[in-house]
Amino acid sequence: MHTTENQQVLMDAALPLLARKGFHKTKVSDIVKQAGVAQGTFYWHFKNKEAIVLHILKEGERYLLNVIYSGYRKQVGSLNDMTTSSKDLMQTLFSYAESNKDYMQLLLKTGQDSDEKIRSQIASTLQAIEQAFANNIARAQELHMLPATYSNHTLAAMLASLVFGTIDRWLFREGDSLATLNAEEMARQIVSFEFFGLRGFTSSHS
Amino acid sequence: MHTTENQQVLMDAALPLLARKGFHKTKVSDIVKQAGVAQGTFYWHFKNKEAIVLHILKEGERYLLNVIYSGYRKQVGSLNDMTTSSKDLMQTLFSYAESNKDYMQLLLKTGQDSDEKIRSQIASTLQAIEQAFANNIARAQELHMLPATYSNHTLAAMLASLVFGTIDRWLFREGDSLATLNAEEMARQIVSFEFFGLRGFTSSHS
Amino acid sequence: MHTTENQQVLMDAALPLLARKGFHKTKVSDIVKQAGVAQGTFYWHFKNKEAIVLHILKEGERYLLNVIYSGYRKQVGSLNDMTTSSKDLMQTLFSYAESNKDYMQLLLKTGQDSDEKIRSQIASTLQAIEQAFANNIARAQELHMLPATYSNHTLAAMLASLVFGTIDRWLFREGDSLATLNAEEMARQIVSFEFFGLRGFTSSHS
Amino acid sequence: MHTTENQQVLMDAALPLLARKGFHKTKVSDIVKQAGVAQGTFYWHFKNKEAIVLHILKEGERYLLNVIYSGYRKQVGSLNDMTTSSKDLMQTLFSYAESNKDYMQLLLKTGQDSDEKIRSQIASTLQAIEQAFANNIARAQELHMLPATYSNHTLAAMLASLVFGTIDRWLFREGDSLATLNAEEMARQIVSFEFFGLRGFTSSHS
DNA sequence: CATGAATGAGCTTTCATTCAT
DNA sequence: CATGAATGAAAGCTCATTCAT
Repeated sequence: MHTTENQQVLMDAALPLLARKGFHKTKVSDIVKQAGVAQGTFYWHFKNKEAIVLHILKEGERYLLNVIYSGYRKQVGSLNDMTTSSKDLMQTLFSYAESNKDYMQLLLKTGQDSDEKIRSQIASTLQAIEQAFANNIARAQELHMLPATYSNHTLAAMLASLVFGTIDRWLFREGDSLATLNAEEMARQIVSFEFFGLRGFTSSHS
Repeated sequence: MHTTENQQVLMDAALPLLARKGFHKTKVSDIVKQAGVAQGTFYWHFKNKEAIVLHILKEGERYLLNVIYSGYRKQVGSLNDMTTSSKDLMQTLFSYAESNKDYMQLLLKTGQDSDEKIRSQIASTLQAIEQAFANNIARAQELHMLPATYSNHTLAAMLASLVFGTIDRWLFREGDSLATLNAEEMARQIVSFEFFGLRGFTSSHS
Repeated sequence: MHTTENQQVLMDAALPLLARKGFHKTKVSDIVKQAGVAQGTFYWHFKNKEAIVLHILKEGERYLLNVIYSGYRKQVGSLNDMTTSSKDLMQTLFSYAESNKDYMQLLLKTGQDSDEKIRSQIASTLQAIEQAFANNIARAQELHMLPATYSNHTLAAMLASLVFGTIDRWLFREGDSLATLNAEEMARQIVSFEFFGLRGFTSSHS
Repeated sequence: MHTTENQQVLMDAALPLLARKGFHKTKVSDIVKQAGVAQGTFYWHFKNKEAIVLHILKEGERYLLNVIYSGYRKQVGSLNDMTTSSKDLMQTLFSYAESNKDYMQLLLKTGQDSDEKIRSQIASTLQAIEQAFANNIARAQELHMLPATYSNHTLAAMLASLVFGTIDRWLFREGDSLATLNAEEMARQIVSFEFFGLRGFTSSHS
């Protein structure tokens, strides 16, 4: 009991609770009970409740960005159709979301209630993902595959809205029509919508 | 002694607080202080803190759906281009959102933390809006203006993701590139994306 | 139970506890138990534990200074020997101390441990008493009954040391040789020492 | 690994903290941080927090009494004026206080809050000093230089009050009129007050 | 002797809710 | 309907002390 790394044990215990119940309804006593350590142990490893959430979020961001950008860089220099490139990015993201549901839930469903620091850490993670979209769009614009009427940032904002909202429905809305699809299908649909809008959902694209 | 209806006074006081601080961080004592009534008065009008939020949300839903469907029904039977019909719906929605920011914030940014009943009321409001999208899409499919590869509900889900996320960025993200646009421009952009995707953002559409 | 003024009830309960156990060892739970009210009631009337102590100290200062200065003013304009005037002041002070032992204990035996605000409130009360001494000495100096070699403030500081330390021994040191004297005798001794030092303790003065 | 004796290191670290913050506000973690050792090391050298304070107080008492009585004994059998003898004792005491401010602060400003054992150790140290005063007074009474109306203990009690209160003002009250004097001047003033009271502060004595 | 993570009892404080007036 | 003092369960957090290494 003394040999395990309790800091990690606590984070592992906290994430599912935070994802399901949110910040306020997750009590420190819940976390330590789940982790099997004493209440004081929590405060040895983390300054306060806010701290463990920030720690989890930062660690999660590191992993997520690593996944996104390592997948992404492989495509650099490729001459493939942009849809392929974008689909790879989306599929990476959807796969990551699927296998890290709790983290994703924390990211997408933490509301106004939690502390400013937490909200701002979440915002910065989402912003980083949006930046990956913006990068992709910028390259497509350079290659004249997408019109440059609007800045890549504006387009990325709309794309991010679409993606995050769709992930939310896909993973967390019970009974949603998206729930039955797998990550690859989700990516394909998103990219179709991304490039062609609702009209793009023809049999030839789906 | 108060000629105004205190129930309404309390709701008017509560909405901005709830929107800004969220459910848990809005204390009943904050609400009554803002409303200028005593703590006990709150509990004469509302069973508990959850009740006032539900009341606000239900009242808000009534107004919102009324606005959406009265705007929408005017278009029923029209032979206009679907993009026009859809743009009217979007513009109605964006305008409503713009003049009801607090309610919109409550709707879009209430997270996992609040009570189940509240989350489910919010979900049902959002679902109702999504249904309006679905109706529009269904008519377009009937008129063969949109492919029927996917059900109107699936397409509406993606459209709703796009719309809600975009409203969020537009109204609540400081410094976002969307923040400078007005409701009409937002509607135009959304519809463009809706029907043509990123490729639709040509100068001829913007 | 609802009709009594609980703020006073709490203060009355707190003073003896604070006097006997000091700030940290007096728990809020002790106070409310003694007062017979719920824990929350304490925090309705006082912002925190520090606040009740400050309230008690300020109220005590008001009473004490009132007693001292109303006794003192009666002597204004008197041609009596300064020793008489001084003895009246001392006797007033010792009598007050005797009938307000708890308050006096709070004043004299609150140490370095308590909060800065409390220490500074205590210091200011003691300073106010010292000022009464300084006033008396100044008048004696004007009448050339006391040498003006040192400022009245310096002399008052020494006199205050003597008086506060003596009260402490008199009231709170078990087994101290002073414990058997009454307020009038204490005042006489102090004044004797004040004006004549140890050599003044001759049979003719005592 | 540490060549210095950690027990002493801990005591040296603890004294200033205890003097400044008092018993409760000085945390064991503060002490070990200041001392540069681990928390556990503290508990190898001292049974608990109370123990280190008692140890410091006892060691301090040993030094102090040694200083007082070695100075004092030199005067034994002297035929000098009692004021000289007393002044030597006072000067010894004030000098010691001046070069051991932290210890003195612990002695004079530890209030009701700390443990019974600590308070009683402090009381016994102060009592021991008072005994030195009593001895001096007794000899003066034997030589008929001071009246025997009151017991040497009663007179010593008042003298001790004067001395301890004056030291407190001299060393620890910011802005006090005594603060500018040095130990020798303090001793002279105290002895003047001791033997002649306020009237003794003539130019011939100052 | 030394370490530092672990412990848990106990503290202050918060706040939704109740209720006598 | 309105008041606002009273309630008390429950929360976050502290810190002296223990103990395996």
